[in-house]
Amino acid sequence: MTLIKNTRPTEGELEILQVLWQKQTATVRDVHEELLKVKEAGYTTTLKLMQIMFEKGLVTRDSSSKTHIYTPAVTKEKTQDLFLNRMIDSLFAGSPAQLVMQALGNHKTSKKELEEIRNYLNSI
Amino acid sequence: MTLIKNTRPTEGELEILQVLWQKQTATVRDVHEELLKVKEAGYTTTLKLMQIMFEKGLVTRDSSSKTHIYTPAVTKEKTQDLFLNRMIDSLFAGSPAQLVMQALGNHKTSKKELEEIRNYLNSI
DNA sequence: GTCATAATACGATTTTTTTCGTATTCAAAT
DNA sequence: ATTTGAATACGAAAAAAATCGTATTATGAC
Repeated sequence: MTLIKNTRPTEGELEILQVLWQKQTATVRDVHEELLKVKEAGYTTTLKLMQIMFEKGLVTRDSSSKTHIYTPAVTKEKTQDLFLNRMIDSLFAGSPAQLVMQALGNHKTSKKELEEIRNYLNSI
Repeated sequence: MTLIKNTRPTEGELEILQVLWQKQTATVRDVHEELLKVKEAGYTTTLKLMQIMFEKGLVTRDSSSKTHIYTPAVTKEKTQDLFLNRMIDSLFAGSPAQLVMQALGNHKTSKKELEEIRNYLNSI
Protein backbone atom coordinates (compact mmCIF):
# COMPACT_ATOMS: atom_id res chain seq x y z
CA MET A 1 0.00 0.00 0.00
CA THR A 2 1.29 3.36 -0.98
CA LEU A 3 1.28 6.10 1.55
CA ILE A 4 0.11 9.31 0.00
CA LYS A 5 2.02 12.05 1.67
CA ASN A 6 0.48 15.43 1.61
CA THR A 7 3.69 16.97 0.45
CA ARG A 8 3.29 20.68 0.57
CA PRO A 9 5.18 22.22 -2.32
CA THR A 10 7.71 24.88 -1.42
CA GLU A 11 7.57 28.30 -3.06
CA GLY A 12 9.97 27.35 -5.76
CA GLU A 13 8.11 24.16 -6.47
CA LEU A 14 4.89 26.05 -6.68
CA GLU A 15 6.27 28.29 -9.38
CA ILE A 16 7.15 25.27 -11.40
CA LEU A 17 3.80 23.59 -10.88
CA GLN A 18 2.28 26.81 -12.10
CA VAL A 19 3.93 26.37 -15.44
CA LEU A 20 3.19 22.68 -15.64
CA TRP A 21 -0.48 23.17 -14.92
CA GLN A 22 -0.66 25.68 -17.67
CA LYS A 23 1.29 23.68 -20.23
CA GLN A 24 0.22 20.24 -19.09
CA THR A 25 3.47 18.82 -20.33
CA ALA A 26 6.87 20.41 -20.52
CA THR A 27 10.61 19.87 -20.57
CA VAL A 28 12.93 21.42 -18.07
CA ARG A 29 13.87 23.96 -20.67
CA ASP A 30 10.26 24.87 -21.34
CA VAL A 31 9.67 25.45 -17.68
CA HIS A 32 12.90 27.33 -17.27
CA GLU A 33 12.15 29.64 -20.14
CA GLU A 34 8.79 30.39 -18.65
CA LEU A 35 10.26 31.11 -15.24
CA LEU A 36 12.74 33.53 -16.75
CA LYS A 37 9.86 35.75 -17.77
CA VAL A 38 9.05 36.19 -14.14
CA LYS A 39 12.27 35.84 -12.22
CA GLU A 40 15.96 35.25 -12.48
CA ALA A 41 17.22 31.72 -12.26
CA GLY A 42 19.96 29.44 -13.49
CA TYR A 43 19.05 26.52 -15.69
CA THR A 44 20.50 23.90 -13.39
CA THR A 45 18.59 25.37 -10.51
CA THR A 46 15.34 24.71 -12.27
CA LEU A 47 16.55 21.29 -13.30
CA LYS A 48 17.53 20.34 -9.78
CA LEU A 49 14.25 21.53 -8.40
CA MET A 50 12.32 19.47 -10.90
CA GLN A 51 14.40 16.43 -10.06
CA ILE A 52 13.56 16.87 -6.43
CA MET A 53 9.92 17.28 -7.28
CA PHE A 54 10.09 14.01 -9.15
CA GLU A 55 11.52 12.28 -6.11
CA LYS A 56 8.78 13.72 -3.97
CA GLY A 57 6.14 12.60 -6.41
CA LEU A 58 4.95 16.08 -7.26
CA VAL A 59 5.57 15.46 -10.94
CA THR A 60 5.98 12.47 -13.18
CA ARG A 61 8.28 12.28 -16.14
CA ASP A 62 8.81 10.33 -19.27
CA SER A 63 12.51 9.62 -19.51
CA SER A 64 12.42 7.39 -22.53
CA SER A 65 14.17 10.00 -24.58
CA LYS A 66 17.11 12.02 -23.48
CA THR A 67 15.09 15.12 -22.95
CA HIS A 68 12.66 14.21 -20.22
CA ILE A 69 9.09 15.27 -20.38
CA TYR A 70 7.41 16.31 -17.20
CA THR A 71 3.79 16.43 -16.17
CA PRO A 72 2.23 17.53 -12.89
CA ALA A 73 1.31 14.70 -10.55
CA VAL A 74 -0.85 16.80 -8.28
CA THR A 75 -3.85 18.75 -9.44
CA LYS A 76 -4.13 22.45 -9.15
CA GLU A 77 -7.36 22.07 -7.21
CA LYS A 78 -5.90 19.75 -4.60
CA THR A 79 -2.97 22.07 -4.16
CA GLN A 80 -5.16 25.11 -3.90
CA ASP A 81 -7.13 23.35 -1.21
CA LEU A 82 -4.00 22.43 0.66
CA PHE A 83 -2.97 26.04 0.88
CA LEU A 84 -6.45 27.36 1.43
CA ASN A 85 -6.97 25.05 4.37
CA ARG A 86 -3.68 25.98 5.83
CA MET A 87 -4.44 29.63 5.51
CA ILE A 88 -7.94 29.34 6.90
CA ASP A 89 -6.55 27.53 9.88
CA SER A 90 -3.67 29.81 10.56
CA LEU A 91 -5.07 33.19 9.67
CA PHE A 92 -8.84 33.01 9.63
CA ALA A 93 -9.74 31.19 12.80
CA GLY A 94 -10.86 28.16 10.86
CA SER A 95 -13.64 30.05 9.11
CA PRO A 96 -13.73 29.91 5.32
CA ALA A 97 -16.40 32.58 5.35
CA GLN A 98 -14.03 35.02 6.99
CA LEU A 99 -11.45 34.40 4.34
CA VAL A 100 -13.99 34.86 1.61
CA MET A 101 -15.22 38.18 2.90
CA GLN A 102 -11.75 39.48 3.49
CA ALA A 103 -10.78 38.49 -0.02
CA LEU A 104 -13.83 40.18 -1.48
CA GLY A 105 -13.35 43.28 0.55
CA ASN A 106 -9.84 44.15 -0.33
CA HIS A 107 -9.66 43.42 -3.99
CA LYS A 108 -11.63 45.32 -6.48
CA THR A 109 -13.71 42.65 -7.98
CA SER A 110 -15.64 43.42 -11.11
CA LYS A 111 -19.42 43.47 -11.23
CA LYS A 112 -19.33 40.50 -13.49
CA GLU A 113 -17.25 38.50 -11.07
CA LEU A 114 -19.47 39.45 -8.18
CA GLU A 115 -22.40 38.24 -10.21
CA GLU A 116 -20.67 34.94 -10.82
CA ILE A 117 -20.06 34.49 -7.17
CA ARG A 118 -23.68 35.29 -6.38
CA ASN A 119 -24.82 32.67 -8.84
CA TYR A 120 -22.40 30.21 -7.43
CA LEU A 121 -23.68 30.91 -3.93
CA ASN A 122 -27.22 30.26 -5.01
CA SER A 123 -26.24 27.00 -6.59
CA ILE A 124 -24.96 25.58 -3.33
CA MET B 1 14.60 57.62 7.17
CA THR B 2 13.33 54.24 7.98
CA LEU B 3 12.52 51.90 5.17
CA ILE B 4 9.34 50.01 5.81
CA LYS B 5 9.83 46.61 4.42
CA ASN B 6 6.86 44.44 3.72
CA THR B 7 8.36 41.73 5.79
CA ARG B 8 6.40 38.59 5.24
CA PRO B 9 6.25 36.69 8.50
CA THR B 10 7.60 33.15 8.41
CA GLU B 11 5.49 30.24 9.62
CA GLY B 12 6.92 30.36 13.07
CA GLU B 13 6.40 34.08 13.28
CA LEU B 14 2.84 33.70 12.15
CA GLU B 15 2.09 31.34 15.00
CA ILE B 16 3.33 33.93 17.42
CA LEU B 17 1.40 36.76 15.81
CA GLN B 18 -1.64 34.55 16.14
CA VAL B 19 -1.28 34.57 19.88
CA LEU B 20 -0.47 38.25 20.06
CA TRP B 21 -3.49 39.23 18.00
CA GLN B 22 -5.67 37.26 20.31
CA LYS B 23 -4.16 38.52 23.55
CA GLN B 24 -3.23 41.99 22.32
CA THR B 25 -0.38 42.08 24.78
CA ALA B 26 1.75 39.28 26.11
CA THR B 27 5.06 38.27 27.60
CA VAL B 28 7.29 35.68 26.03
CA ARG B 29 6.09 33.24 28.62
CA ASP B 30 2.47 33.92 27.82
CA VAL B 31 3.07 33.30 24.18
CA HIS B 32 5.15 30.25 24.84
CA GLU B 33 2.52 28.72 27.07
CA GLU B 34 -0.04 29.26 24.37
CA LEU B 35 2.14 27.70 21.72
CA LEU B 36 2.68 24.65 23.87
CA LYS B 37 -1.01 23.87 23.58
CA VAL B 38 -0.54 23.47 19.89
CA LYS B 39 3.00 22.33 19.35
CA GLU B 40 6.23 21.40 20.99
CA ALA B 41 8.82 24.09 21.50
CA GLY B 42 11.60 25.14 23.82
CA TYR B 43 11.22 28.38 25.73
CA THR B 44 14.34 29.98 24.33
CA THR B 45 13.18 29.13 20.85
CA THR B 46 10.09 31.20 21.32
CA LEU B 47 12.13 33.93 22.96
CA LYS B 48 14.61 34.10 20.13
CA LEU B 49 11.89 34.20 17.54
CA MET B 50 10.21 37.09 19.29
CA GLN B 51 13.51 38.94 19.50
CA ILE B 52 13.95 38.52 15.78
CA MET B 53 10.41 39.71 15.18
CA PHE B 54 11.22 42.77 17.22
CA GLU B 55 14.26 43.50 15.06
CA LYS B 56 12.14 43.09 11.96
CA GLY B 57 9.50 45.39 13.31
CA LEU B 58 6.77 42.78 13.43
CA VAL B 59 6.21 43.44 17.10
CA THR B 60 6.95 46.20 19.56
CA ARG B 61 7.85 45.73 23.17
CA ASP B 62 7.95 47.56 26.40
CA SER B 63 11.24 46.74 28.04
CA SER B 64 10.96 49.08 30.96
CA SER B 65 10.64 46.21 33.34
CA LYS B 66 12.66 43.06 33.31
CA THR B 67 9.89 41.00 31.82
CA HIS B 68 9.23 42.56 28.45
CA ILE B 69 5.75 43.05 27.19
CA TYR B 70 5.08 42.49 23.54
CA THR B 71 2.39 43.76 21.23
CA PRO B 72 1.84 43.08 17.54
CA ALA B 73 3.10 45.82 15.22
CA VAL B 74 1.25 44.56 12.18
CA THR B 75 -2.47 44.11 12.03
CA LYS B 76 -4.13 40.83 11.37
CA GLU B 77 -5.96 42.32 8.41
CA LYS B 78 -2.82 43.61 6.71
CA THR B 79 -1.17 40.29 7.22
CA GLN B 80 -4.15 38.38 5.93
CA ASP B 81 -4.08 40.56 2.85
CA LEU B 82 -0.41 39.97 2.35
CA PHE B 83 -0.95 36.25 2.25
CA LEU B 84 -4.21 36.42 0.35
CA ASN B 85 -2.62 38.49 -2.39
CA ARG B 86 0.29 36.17 -2.61
CA MET B 87 -1.96 33.21 -2.88
CA ILE B 88 -4.25 34.79 -5.42
CA ASP B 89 -1.24 35.61 -7.52
CA SER B 90 0.47 32.30 -7.26
CA LEU B 91 -2.42 29.89 -7.24
CA PHE B 92 -5.50 31.60 -8.59
CA ALA B 93 -4.35 33.36 -11.71
CA GLY B 94 -4.74 36.73 -10.07
CA SER B 95 -8.48 36.29 -9.64
CA PRO B 96 -9.90 36.79 -6.15
CA ALA B 97 -13.21 35.45 -7.39
CA GLN B 98 -11.64 32.14 -8.22
CA LEU B 99 -10.20 31.84 -4.77
CA VAL B 100 -13.51 32.70 -3.22
CA MET B 101 -15.42 30.09 -5.15
CA GLN B 102 -12.85 27.42 -4.52
CA ALA B 103 -12.93 28.22 -0.82
CA LEU B 104 -16.70 28.05 -0.74
CA GLY B 105 -16.81 24.86 -2.70
CA ASN B 106 -14.56 22.70 -0.67
CA HIS B 107 -15.43 23.60 2.86
CA LYS B 108 -18.77 22.90 4.34
CA THR B 109 -19.95 26.32 5.14
CA SER B 110 -23.04 26.67 7.24
CA LYS B 111 -26.26 28.18 5.93
CA LYS B 112 -25.81 31.04 8.31
CA GLU B 113 -22.38 31.80 6.99
CA LEU B 114 -23.54 31.59 3.42
CA GLU B 115 -26.25 34.03 4.30
CA GLU B 116 -23.70 36.40 5.78
CA ILE B 117 -21.66 36.25 2.66
CA ARG B 118 -24.70 36.92 0.54
CA ASN B 119 -25.49 39.98 2.60
CA TYR B 120 -21.97 41.11 2.39
CA LEU B 121 -22.01 40.72 -1.36
CA ASN B 122 -25.09 42.84 -1.65
CA SER B 123 -23.54 45.54 0.45
CA ILE B 124 -20.68 46.04 -1.97
C1' DG C 1 32.93 7.82 -36.60
C1' DT C 2 33.82 12.43 -34.69
C1' DC C 3 32.44 16.63 -32.93
C1' DA C 4 29.53 20.01 -31.01
C1' DT C 5 25.51 20.91 -28.54
C1' DA C 6 22.26 20.40 -25.11
C1' DA C 7 20.50 17.53 -21.57
C1' DT C 8 20.89 15.10 -17.10
C1' DA C 9 23.08 13.76 -12.67
C1' DC C 10 25.13 14.92 -8.64
C1' DG C 11 27.53 16.99 -5.06
C1' DA C 12 28.60 21.06 -2.77
C1' DT C 13 27.67 25.67 -1.27
C1' DT C 14 24.75 29.38 0.24
C1' DT C 15 20.80 31.27 2.28
C1' DT C 16 16.94 31.19 5.25
C1' DT C 17 14.59 29.57 9.17
C1' DT C 18 14.32 27.07 13.37
C1' DT C 19 16.15 25.42 17.46
C1' DC C 20 18.67 25.44 21.58
C1' DG C 21 22.53 25.82 25.11
C1' DT C 22 24.88 28.86 28.08
C1' DA C 23 26.01 33.14 30.24
C1' DT C 24 24.29 37.06 32.36
C1' DT C 25 21.08 39.98 34.77
C1' DC C 26 17.44 41.40 37.58
C1' DA C 27 14.20 41.08 41.41
C1' DA C 28 11.80 38.99 45.09
C1' DA C 29 12.08 36.22 49.24
C1' DT C 30 14.51 35.05 53.06
C1' DA D 1 23.18 41.03 51.77
C1' DT D 2 22.63 36.46 49.80
C1' DT D 3 20.35 33.17 47.45
C1' DT D 4 17.33 31.49 44.10
C1' DG D 5 14.40 31.56 40.22
C1' DA D 6 12.95 33.41 36.10
C1' DA D 7 13.99 36.50 32.39
C1' DT D 8 16.93 38.21 28.57
C1' DA D 9 20.93 38.19 25.29
C1' DC D 10 23.65 35.98 22.24
C1' DG D 11 26.03 32.85 19.50
C1' DA D 12 26.09 28.81 17.29
C1' DA D 13 24.24 24.44 15.52
C1' DA D 14 20.71 22.00 12.87
C1' DA D 15 17.32 21.73 9.34
C1' DA D 16 15.14 23.12 5.20
C1' DA D 17 15.29 25.26 0.80
C1' DA D 18 17.52 27.32 -3.11
C1' DT D 19 21.40 27.84 -6.10
C1' DC D 20 25.00 26.57 -8.93
C1' DG D 21 29.36 24.39 -10.96
C1' DT D 22 31.17 20.51 -13.09
C1' DA D 23 31.23 15.92 -14.96
C1' DT D 24 28.94 12.79 -17.80
C1' DT D 25 26.01 11.26 -21.46
C1' DA D 26 23.13 11.12 -25.41
C1' DT D 27 21.96 12.82 -30.03
C1' DG D 28 22.07 14.92 -34.31
C1' DA D 29 25.06 17.26 -37.97
C1' DC D 30 28.82 16.74 -40.53
